[in-house]
Amino acid sequence: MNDAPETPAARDYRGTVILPKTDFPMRGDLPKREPDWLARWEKMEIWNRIRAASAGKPKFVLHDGPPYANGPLHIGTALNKILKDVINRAAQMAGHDADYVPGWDCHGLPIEWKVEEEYRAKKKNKDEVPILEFRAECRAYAQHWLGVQRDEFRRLGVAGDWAGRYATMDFPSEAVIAGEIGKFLMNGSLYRGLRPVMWSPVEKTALAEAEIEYHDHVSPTLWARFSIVSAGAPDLVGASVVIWTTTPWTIPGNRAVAYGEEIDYALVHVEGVNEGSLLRVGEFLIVALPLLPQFEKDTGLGAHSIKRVLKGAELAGVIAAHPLKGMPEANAGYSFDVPLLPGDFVTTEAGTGFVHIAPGHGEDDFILGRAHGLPIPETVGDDGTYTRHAHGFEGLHVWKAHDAVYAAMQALGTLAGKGKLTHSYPHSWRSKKPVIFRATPQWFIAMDDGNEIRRKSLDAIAATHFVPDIGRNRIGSMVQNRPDWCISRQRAWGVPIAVFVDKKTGEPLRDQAVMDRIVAAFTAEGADAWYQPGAAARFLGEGRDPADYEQVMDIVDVWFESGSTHAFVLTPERGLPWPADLYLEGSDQHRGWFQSSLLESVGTRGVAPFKAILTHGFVLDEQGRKMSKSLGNVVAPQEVVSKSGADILRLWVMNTDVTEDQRIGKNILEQQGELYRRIRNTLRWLLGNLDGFDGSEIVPHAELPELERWVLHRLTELDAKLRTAQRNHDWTGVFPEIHAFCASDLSAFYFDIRKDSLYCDARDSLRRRSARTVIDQLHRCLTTWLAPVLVFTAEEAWLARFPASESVHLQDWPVLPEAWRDDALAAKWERVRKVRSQVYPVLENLRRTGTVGSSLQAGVIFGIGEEDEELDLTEADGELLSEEVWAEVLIVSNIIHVYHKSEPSPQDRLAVRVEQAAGTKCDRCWRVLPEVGRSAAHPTLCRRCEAVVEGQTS
RNA sequence: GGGCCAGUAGCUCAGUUGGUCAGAGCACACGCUUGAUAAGCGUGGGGUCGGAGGUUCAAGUCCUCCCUGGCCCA
Repeated sequence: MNDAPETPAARDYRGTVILPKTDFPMRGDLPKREPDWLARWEKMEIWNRIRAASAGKPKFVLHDGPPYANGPLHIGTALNKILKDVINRAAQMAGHDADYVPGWDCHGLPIEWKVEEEYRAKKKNKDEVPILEFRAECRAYAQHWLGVQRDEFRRLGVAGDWAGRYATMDFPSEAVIAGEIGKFLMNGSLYRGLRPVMWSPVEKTALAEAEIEYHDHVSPTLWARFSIVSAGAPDLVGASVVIWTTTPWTIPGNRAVAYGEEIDYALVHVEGVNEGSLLRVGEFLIVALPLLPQFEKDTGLGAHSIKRVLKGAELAGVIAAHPLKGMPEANAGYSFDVPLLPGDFVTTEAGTGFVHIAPGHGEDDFILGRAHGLPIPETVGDDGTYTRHAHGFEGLHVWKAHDAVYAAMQALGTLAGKGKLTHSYPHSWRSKKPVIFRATPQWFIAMDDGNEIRRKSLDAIAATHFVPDIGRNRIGSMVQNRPDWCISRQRAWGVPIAVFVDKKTGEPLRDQAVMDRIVAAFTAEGADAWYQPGAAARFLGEGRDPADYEQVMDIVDVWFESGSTHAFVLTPERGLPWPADLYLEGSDQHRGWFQSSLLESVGTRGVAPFKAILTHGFVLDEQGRKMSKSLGNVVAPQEVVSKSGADILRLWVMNTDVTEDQRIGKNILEQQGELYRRIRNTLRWLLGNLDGFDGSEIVPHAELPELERWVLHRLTELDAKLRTAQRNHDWTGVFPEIHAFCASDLSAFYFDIRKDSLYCDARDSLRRRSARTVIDQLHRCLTTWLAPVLVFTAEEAWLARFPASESVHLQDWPVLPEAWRDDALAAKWERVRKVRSQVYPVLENLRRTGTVGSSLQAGVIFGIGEEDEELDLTEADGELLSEEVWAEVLIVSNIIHVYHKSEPSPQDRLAVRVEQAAGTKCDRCWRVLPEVGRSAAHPTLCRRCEAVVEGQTS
């Protein structure tokens, strides 16, 4: 059978094909290899190198908002820091000197609380521990977590001056914070006042609004009669105004009842009551007319008649009796008059249309009481128990008081009803226990005194650049409406409000020399100096008797501390300019750090400490729900880093719209992994095809084929997007676009087309050199563009090419030649790609029949439209390229223009036919050509390959 | 309960001032390739653009209400 032994064995040309060659691995193996890069950067002191190399460049300073040094990093904190890092690195590579000093917030209740918990576990009582010892333990606790978080941030690839990091508990920081308080003391905005604040009886401290969270809470409710003792209208005397409250424990603190002047009230005669009702037949009650139906249900009011309806205004001057008047245990403690007063906060939404006023236990109550000269009794102590001013209830805890109040009032006949209500109620964010409103002496910073902090702050907001712009409204409306800033806390771990108060006058001592001594001492010894024996004498100085002064032992609100970070970080000593170019935090910080920084800076310097504010949203789970331990949907950054790598997490940040809330979870991270692999393989292919490349083969731009010039044009488009994003700090969509460029423009189009040339053309052919010229630029652009985000992968891809270079992070983004931009060419090639996208379905049809497999087995015939071969294209589209270039672009073995009309017009519809290519498959380049077989020397090669092979061997 | 923001294919996102805007990538299915191969290429199926009304010749794109989620506040 085998009678053709003369046929020479088919030669294997595989070795003559120039295949990609690189050591850059296909898989990143990031969790394992990222730490090696970190070690390398640390060893070469890359941060200092970058700083030195950037000397003299324009500064860019993103001032770090300090995370709280308590516990491991959350995904939200990771997002925030990664975003900051990308923005810093991008500014750096765009030509700035982007110095960055990370910092930590170290003082405050949560840490104190943790240390106290440790005490409780050991059955120790915190109050018996000397304060300096306690503060030292808090400091050690914060120091520990600062170290943990610093390591976690660094593992994420975040670059910064870690050695020079700031902390609010550093001695110089504590000194500056005390000094900033001193500025408010000296300029008069700091004052002490008695007013109701959110108070946690558990932690025994006032709480800031940011330390409050709302949860459902079951409150006992109470309806109380306030019997009218004097009124203008005789029919009101003896009738009872009825109030409703969800805080029965505030009844001992009651000093008035508020009504709405425009509300219609009904004078009701009770003629029947339901079983169990505390109402009495025959009595007269006054309640708001619109609320009467609800009142009937709530209190069991039966038959009744409305004697008359009166406007609230008629109640002016009416005097009622306190519902506890006559309580035997109270020793006539409630025998004072209770006036009825108009209040514009009274509504008919719920209750009875009357609001009982306890000036020490509510904001409205306090303001109304102050306006009418009511006393502010301190009926509740630090621990939530009644003081002796709550006559008859002393020692009872307010959360257990309602039964006693019910009982006392029932005995006196003033209890009109009781019940329970589940409603949203403020709780402490630490203990999760409900808080109370309680009047205590506190230190405040005035918003509207001569210093005009509110007005100046609103001016500063108007002058600030917000990304997104809606942030301006958010912080603006908050500053517009906020009350004076309560900065005192009755705790131990923090910077003391280092102020003395003259016992005779009650005025704070305003003496700059005293302040200077305090700041100097804090700088050297830390704020502990305030707590040392003899501190008062030391700071008051000669000529003052410490016995004449009260040394304030409150500490300052931590928001004031973090609001002061600009004062001790953006300093000439650190070489950082003031104000900062950018503050960047989650959108919740409109209420927090952005605002405290603004108020602090405006109060001491008159202007904002930032030029721009960028906010990001919150991280949610894949269903868009908040992460919580109970839902089990928490994604830990540490886990992502150890399983997927920091570059994956960083890519996730850049592939989402950070101005909105963003989602993360298993599926989303897997998707990021896929996107990463595509980018990585793009880099790998570039590197593989640059093997042995040196500058000598570069082809001048004007001599490049159109396809190459089109790629360079695309680079200019991406470059413009990147630089716009850098300038505006808005990266939304940029990375999806870079990915799409790698996937669609490069991998599926340019690479696929140029593989034939790169693998099979002669090494020195113009076409191949042109492709390598462009691939060189692609590598330089992509690695440097990716560097701020994929900090590890970009370094790997850069050094794989330039092993003698030190780091991609020492590079700037390349400045691309203007000549690369060619909009006309781009428009033409957009048409080319449209043709390609319409030809391929036709080719796919042929493939489905099994006639062809590889597209190189096919030939394409362009003609004038006929029936079902018509495409949404014109004959002019078919003429965009030569037949030869069309074959390259479509990756088929040949293309022929065949015209069915003798005089085709460019407007004619283009038709396409795909057929099996005629000829034989070239053994080297796999194209199917008629010429294959005609060479005696290389019967299995096409002419191009024959020439290449001959050229190689000679 | 109030204010603000968001809701486009399973996922991440594009969709200027209302008029081929119903798209891209990923995922999925099928096929090709086996010279980027734990890769690469192609084709395809998926969305009543959160829901309901309204304005308009024409609405993801404007208005109203509602639902869901988030942030801030009470």
